[in-house]
Amino acid sequence: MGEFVAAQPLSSSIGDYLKAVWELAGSGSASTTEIATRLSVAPASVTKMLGRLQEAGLVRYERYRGASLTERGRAEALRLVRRHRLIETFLLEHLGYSWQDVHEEAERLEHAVSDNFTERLAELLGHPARDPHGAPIPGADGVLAAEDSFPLGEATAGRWVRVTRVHNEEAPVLAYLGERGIVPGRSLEVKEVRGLDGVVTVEDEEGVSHFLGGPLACSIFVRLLP
Amino acid sequence: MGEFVAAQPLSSSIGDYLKAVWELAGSGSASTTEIATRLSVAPASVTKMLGRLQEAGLVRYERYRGASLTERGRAEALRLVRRHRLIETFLLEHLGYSWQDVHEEAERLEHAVSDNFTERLAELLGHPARDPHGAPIPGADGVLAAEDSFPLGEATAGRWVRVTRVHNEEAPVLAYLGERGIVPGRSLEVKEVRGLDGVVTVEDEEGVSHFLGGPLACSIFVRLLP
DNA sequence: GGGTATTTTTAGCTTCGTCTAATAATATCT
DNA sequence: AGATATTATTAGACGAAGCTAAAAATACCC
Ligand SMILES: [Mn+2]
Ligand SMILES: [Mn+2]
Ligand SMILES: [Mn+2]
Ligand SMILES: [Mn+2]
Repeated sequence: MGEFVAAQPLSSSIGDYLKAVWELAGSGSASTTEIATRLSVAPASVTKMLGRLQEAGLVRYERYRGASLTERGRAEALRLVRRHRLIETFLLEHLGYSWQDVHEEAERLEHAVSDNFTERLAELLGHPARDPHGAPIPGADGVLAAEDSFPLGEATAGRWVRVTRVHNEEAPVLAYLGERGIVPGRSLEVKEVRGLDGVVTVEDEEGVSHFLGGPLACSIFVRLLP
Repeated sequence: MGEFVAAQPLSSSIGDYLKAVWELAGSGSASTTEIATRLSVAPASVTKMLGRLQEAGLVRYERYRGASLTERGRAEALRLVRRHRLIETFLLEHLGYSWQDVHEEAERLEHAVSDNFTERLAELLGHPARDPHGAPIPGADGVLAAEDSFPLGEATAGRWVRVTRVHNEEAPVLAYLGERGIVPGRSLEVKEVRGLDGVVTVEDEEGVSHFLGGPLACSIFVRLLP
């Protein structure tokens, strides 16, 4: 037992599907349309690809019932996520990219670099634990640090929090937050979390107020300060 | 006149064909089998692709007569060559790759990086004029410095020369030369250029002799020292 | 200049990843 | 529960890039 099949590298399409399932499914499963929307692809294309991924043992898939990653699929996805996040860090720190531009470039490069490249890059960067958006970088061994923060949208008024992560990859959103200094590491005082529409009001250390819509506030992860 | 077609990025296959024609054709033209051999692809595949490249205005191609690059094709090829050589330089100088390993990685990365990435990388590297093998790096404007050196196989015995370039991308060959210090920048004394088999004997600054077969000696480019 | 050898092209097939349109299954609502 | 709305799958097609085998063109040789 244990067939040794020549592990030819997976195509970049396959890689992006695996990442999509990983991001969307969490511990559950991802639906056809969710995946289709995420990848800007027709649902029919997703159905077909899930069949192939299942065949390749990367995904568990039951018709009409969504897909989840197998161990191999998860390992593959995390390898890509590691590459992606290390590359983003490199682009920002060494090539002077701005916060909102790193994602697009990393989305292509992640499929072209080798393991060798990835580990040498990690070395050059000093083995960072998080990428520029505060997302944890999986280890070369495939271990991903557990998230210990919570969405700003669920904070309680009156408390000081520190931003740990901005979970959003749309460039205009990142540009907006970046300009205002709402980035990982920043401390904020929660002034109000309005029940009826979820708008959150915060004040930064310079006393500047910011108003954040519900969904946006929920994509900003924070930790309580003492 | 001057149609403005949305310049969608060319596939990596197309890019490699253009580079192959550029390298093989020089100012003349490249034959189907030459290209096929270079790209490790069947001749039939080349014929088909040349048809498409011609259609796209990247290549001039006449059946049974070989192909040469159009201005657009040449510009595209040089853009890739620039990326390739800058990436090789980066891999060696910043990621600690060895001389013989940079080519393979660059061959993939060249298709994944953006112009933005390329120019920022050039900046980081200090706008180098040559890559680790001594090959000139085309400018962002597409200008390529003329080669002013000649093959060691054509040198005259008794002269001192400086290695400017090792025009070979096979890893074992590069490893061999690298170990012996026959790399760009090194000075050598030409001891003998044997007519009958082209073997060249040189001595380096430490007095160590090296014997180089004809083809190998012709892939080492040198300049005369005063 | 005719005959063989080599090179190149054509024809036809394959896989990957995508699409649209039609159909089927599941979910939702009254 | 039945009707309707939503979601997912199937069927069929397509372009890109590759392959093999057969046919055609060109090159070489005496
Ligand atoms: Mn990203
Ligand atoms: Mn990607
Ligand atoms: Mn190279
Ligand atoms: Mn390449």
